[in-house]
Amino acid sequence: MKQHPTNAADATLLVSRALLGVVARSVSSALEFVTLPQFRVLVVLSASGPIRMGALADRVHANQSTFSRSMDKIVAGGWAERSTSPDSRREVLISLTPAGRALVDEVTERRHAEISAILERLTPSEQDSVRAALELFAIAAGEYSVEELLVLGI
Amino acid sequence: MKQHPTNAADATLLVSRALLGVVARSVSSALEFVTLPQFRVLVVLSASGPIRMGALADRVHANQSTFSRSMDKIVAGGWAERSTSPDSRREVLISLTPAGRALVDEVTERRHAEISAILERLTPSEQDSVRAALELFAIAAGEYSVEELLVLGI
DNA sequence: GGCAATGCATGTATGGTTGCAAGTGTTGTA
DNA sequence: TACAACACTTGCAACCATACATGCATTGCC
Repeated sequence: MKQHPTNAADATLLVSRALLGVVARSVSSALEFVTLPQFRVLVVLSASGPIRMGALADRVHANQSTFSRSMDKIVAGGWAERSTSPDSRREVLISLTPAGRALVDEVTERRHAEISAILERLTPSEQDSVRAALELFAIAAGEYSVEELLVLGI
Repeated sequence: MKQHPTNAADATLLVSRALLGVVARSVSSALEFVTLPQFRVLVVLSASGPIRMGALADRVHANQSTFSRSMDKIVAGGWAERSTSPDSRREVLISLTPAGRALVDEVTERRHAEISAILERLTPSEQDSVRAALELFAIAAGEYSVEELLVLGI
């Protein structure tokens, strides 16, 4: 691993490793309670709010039958709950329980706190330049599909 | 997702998602052939060179018996091979096959190429500031354990 | 009302990972 | 040479994710 990358691509790869470490650490605490596939269901659920079984299965690219049983475990763990849709009695709505929401929030907060802690080691002006540069990078990276992250279970 | 994060932590989180997307895309092609746990064995193997079964199992935090059977599948797939250690006939050395090395290299190259492509959308001076900022961040992030990435299977 | 379509759950089966315990062969040592 | 330690493999067992086909209840439409 280079100490002083000579080009921006090397520097980016270096940072991507550091950031992946942050993500990994933030998620690892949750993995004591749920599996990674289960956690990613909770994350999707957290972003979407209550949602039908079939739609949620589509979001995580899971087979309906597979997903029904996965959800059995998540519900049994107390992280989410089934309820009948007010629209149709054949539709089943899934929603996070307080425990499920807390699990997701804890990971998010841990991630944010750790990144803040790293940045606080820099001077305010350095932080400004980091922020500006990262925004440049994010814009250059442009659109990406959230779906892609699913292969990592994030 | 904010369009214009007001602080550096938000900008960092934004970039971490973009970088995770890059990592996910680069790895997804390999997942047609091996599982994520299997791929991470190949990555460790690629970095370490030929290594004993037990040492490799430790590196990926796997039980010896578990790992022996996982390696059966990796070897059966043609990505790595067993050989008897010249030092001791009870030691088994694992090494990447050309196919295994190619699989890892392909992912690495894809990742590097994609990051380069993103950066090329910026002007040279912008690239400089991105590189400088990322180095600042990497230094601030400081030491981190490569082991942590294992929870993500990377 | 009858019938097809929809939404979900269940039956059955496969493959992967994991762990504990036991077994086989090798090495080092007393 | 006998015995303990070491390195790896195999037996056994469990759990999770996944998929295809099937079954059941509900809904919408003719």
